[in-house]
Amino acid sequence: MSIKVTKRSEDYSRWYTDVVQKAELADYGPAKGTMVIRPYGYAIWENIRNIADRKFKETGHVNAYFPLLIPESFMKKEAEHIEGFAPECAVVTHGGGKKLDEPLYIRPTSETIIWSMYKKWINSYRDLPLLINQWVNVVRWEMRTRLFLRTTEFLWQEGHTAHSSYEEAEEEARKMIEIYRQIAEDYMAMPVYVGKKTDAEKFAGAVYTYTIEAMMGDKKALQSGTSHNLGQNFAKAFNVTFLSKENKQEYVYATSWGVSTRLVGGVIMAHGDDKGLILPPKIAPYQLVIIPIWRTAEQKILLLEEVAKITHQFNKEDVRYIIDDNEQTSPGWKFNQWEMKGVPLRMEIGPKDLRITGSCWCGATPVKNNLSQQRICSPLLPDCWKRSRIVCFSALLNSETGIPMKLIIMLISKRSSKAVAL
RNA sequence: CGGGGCAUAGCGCAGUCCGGUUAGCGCGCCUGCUUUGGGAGCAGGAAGUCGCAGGUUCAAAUCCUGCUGCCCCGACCA
Repeated sequence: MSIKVTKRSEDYSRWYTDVVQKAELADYGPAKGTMVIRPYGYAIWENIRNIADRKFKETGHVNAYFPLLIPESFMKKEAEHIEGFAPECAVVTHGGGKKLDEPLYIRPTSETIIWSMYKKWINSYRDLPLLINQWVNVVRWEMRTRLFLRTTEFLWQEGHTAHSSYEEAEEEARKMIEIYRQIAEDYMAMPVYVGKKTDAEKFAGAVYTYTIEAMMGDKKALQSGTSHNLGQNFAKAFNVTFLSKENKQEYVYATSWGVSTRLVGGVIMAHGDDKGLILPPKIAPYQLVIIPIWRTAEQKILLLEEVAKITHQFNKEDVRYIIDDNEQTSPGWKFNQWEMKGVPLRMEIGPKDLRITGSCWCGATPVKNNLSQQRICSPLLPDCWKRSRIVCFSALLNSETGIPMKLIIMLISKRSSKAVAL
């Protein structure tokens, strides 16, 4: 494997696939268009997922699971829906060695199977609203695939809600696109435009489709999350009605909304540079990499003792860190490797001094700078690592502001006016 | 589905035009010693159904036919 990635200015697409593979985020699966999400890439997805899941639950949603296989007749109940999805569906025709009486669709999305169940569960306005989400895989047979951005199978969440009025459904659809905006901007440092899709572009079966669109490094927009007001389309298709307070039968109003592993592709393109990934601290698998540098065995022991004192504090503060004390690779190799993987901050701790380097994040704006090396103190003197500084350091990594480095430099290295100006 | 490219060691490639020893090179991997603050050095070593199937030939990675897979660029999608 070559050491460097293709420069963005040379070939943006190749740069992207290089970074995905060399940062060990994902690899190609054996079947066409499939992707293996490797542990480092999956950790980013898990962080995004945990943030989203918490926000869904804070807004009253609950998780459930609906089946992967959907009878063909279900798919065909909503005319626009099947028209929109049929060409990109994978269909199971055989099972148990026999041809099936009715083909089973592998879910491209779950509106149909979920609404068939909602029909059983909704009888009166007292059953509403019904606010269910699921974290699952879906399959869409795409012509052209790219890791994370468009793969045959991908991971996502799909929320499916049922309401007693059009206004309430509309409010839900807008509420969820706002949550997606917050996840993109406040956690992934990825600015987005919130907008409504044209009739041609909207989801098949929706009344309105709202999306967040993120701007990538090649100046192309990436649709990064969608929220649909489905009106009564699926309720009518599956005959889901409820008895209102006024004792009248009415069709239920619905929404659905989702974000997928495409978000991981978005964050790569939004921030990465010619040295590899650059990850926002809030979703980075490791927010900090600690690289001890030693010459002798005694130095190594001493250094690791110091590192343990520091990490003891990080454990309390929930800082995600990794100590790279691998003896098989050189410090230089480690620097480049972790830069490829986009770890926000690096702490070099050696016989001479301790340095912190990394990227600067200013809120949702993806302003980033490789900071000049900041010397702090000599780590071989046990008292030099001021406890208060560690507290600041770890608290900043966890702050809601998303601007760890700026403040770290101000607090820790006051003499560097250039860094403060960042 | 159209256009282009590729398939040889784990990865990246050369060799193919013009058939001919034991199929090479770089990185990685294994062993040993020296190293370690920006991708370390030396020495030794392991590793290949040359994408698959036919054909031509004394002889095929190389020529012919068919097939398969993948990547990139376009139209569609989260």
